[in-house]
Amino acid sequence: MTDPADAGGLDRLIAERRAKADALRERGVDPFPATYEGRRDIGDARELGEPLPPGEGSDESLRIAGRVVARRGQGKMAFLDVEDHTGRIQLWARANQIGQESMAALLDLDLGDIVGAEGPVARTRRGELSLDLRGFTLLAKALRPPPDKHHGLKDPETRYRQRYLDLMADEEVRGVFRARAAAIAAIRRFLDGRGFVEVETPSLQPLYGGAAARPFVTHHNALDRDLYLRIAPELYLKRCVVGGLDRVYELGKNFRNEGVSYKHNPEFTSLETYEAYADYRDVAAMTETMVAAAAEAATGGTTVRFRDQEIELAPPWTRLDLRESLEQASGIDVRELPEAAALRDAMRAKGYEAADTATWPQLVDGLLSSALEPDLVQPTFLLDYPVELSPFAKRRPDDPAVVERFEAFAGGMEIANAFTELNDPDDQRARFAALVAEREAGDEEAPPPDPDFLAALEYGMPPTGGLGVGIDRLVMLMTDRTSIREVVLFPAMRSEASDGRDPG
RNA sequence: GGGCCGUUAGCUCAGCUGGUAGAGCAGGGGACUUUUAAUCCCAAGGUCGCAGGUUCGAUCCCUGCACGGCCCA
Repeated sequence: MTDPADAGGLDRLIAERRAKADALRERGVDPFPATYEGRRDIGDARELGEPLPPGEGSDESLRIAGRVVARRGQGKMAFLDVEDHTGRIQLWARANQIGQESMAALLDLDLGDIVGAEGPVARTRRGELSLDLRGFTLLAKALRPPPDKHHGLKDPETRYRQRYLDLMADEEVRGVFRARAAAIAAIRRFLDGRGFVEVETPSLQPLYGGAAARPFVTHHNALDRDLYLRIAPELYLKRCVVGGLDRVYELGKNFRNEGVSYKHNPEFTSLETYEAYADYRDVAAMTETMVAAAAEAATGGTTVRFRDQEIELAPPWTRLDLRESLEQASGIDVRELPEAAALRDAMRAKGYEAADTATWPQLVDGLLSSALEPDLVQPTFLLDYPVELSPFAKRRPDDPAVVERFEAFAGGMEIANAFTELNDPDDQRARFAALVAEREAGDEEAPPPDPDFLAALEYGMPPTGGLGVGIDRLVMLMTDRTSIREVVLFPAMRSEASDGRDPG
């Protein structure tokens, strides 16, 4: 009973694999050797063998390495499929070519093992491009079995908790994260090409701000002070502009202590850019061009399929006035109802949810989310927001109740937020005061005032256009994933159920 | 937060409104020198998410809990 080899299930499978590793060690073979010299990509081997006709092989040997993902045949001949990041190739092994002992060792390999293999590239009589195996080396023994070779890994919980298995089992999933990297790289190229400087500002902040959200709080022992994980880098990036870094951007994680949903993860990736002497209309033009470039890099084109709809990301995007669009969609002119109570009644009369405790800005935001956002499938800029919703945006010169701000939507999601930045320190101080009042009225998401940020503005910040982009949502759009968990490698999960099952 | 659904072998899934569970793949033994989800033979593998309840008897019915998915807020 104590010998796991007598047990069933996973323990037995692990024991069998361990026994093979131990047997190798006894023969003086390290099942986890450090190097494999002279390895080429499988893609290179395939390219080399491409011209070969069936039944012929190349003259020279080469070495490849990868994971054993399939196996066919036994006895005196065997075929093993090996996969690396450039592709898959069949190993064609014959006892009379590699010897009895080597053949026995080859048949001891398990699915999931990492091997190095050497031989000429050859095409079998059936036409399959292969490595005509002359020698191989176990490079890493897999002590646990991989997911099912045909059905892959379906259980969403396991896919997220053990993403390495999901990646291992599903090339398409690997493709999502390659597309993500390509989009981000394209954004960097785009901004670098326009003279933006990439900067890194604090993730651990003494004061948080730049967005409406509850923060994570942590403690620095040596400094003996509480610090907040940033909810946005905005106020630091504007300090950079004050200092003369006229075009800056930061790509990185923000942290918001709120619930998870198909479009919310507590840590998420954002891009923020600030450009001196630009306004929000310049920023809109840059945004549509940049997103199209990212889509091109990630997908090869600017038209993407998302939730069975075609979305054209190439410029120009539709530009709509927020107030007019809201009125058209909901029949409510929020500007005519400047009191929370009146707006709440109007919303309820039209069948929209409106919480008793919601402030006026929260109600407008809620109306936007339910009446307008879901229908904004093609990329759309909503322009000119009420000042109450936008504590860091500059008022329109012709209408001080409205700020120069847009949010960009696509696929029914908000993907970007931008404004002409408020650079009048006195107005900014008044906006902070309004936030304090909102906080006292019960809005826990209203951020606190930041005196040093006000001081920075008092030194003079040029007129500036700023932008924030939700990178995860952008990637969702470009890869047709309907949940943020599909585009974040290791999404936030609850603690696992403690029922004694082995998580790995 | 609410509603619906799910949790059975390492993986993918069956399991007939109650009688102590099956398949394919993977793994083990055997056969096989051109396979492509190789094929054939043999044997093995289970705390049916967890805890209660009802019942002579529960994977199945009921309650609670945990985790997850979808929808709504």
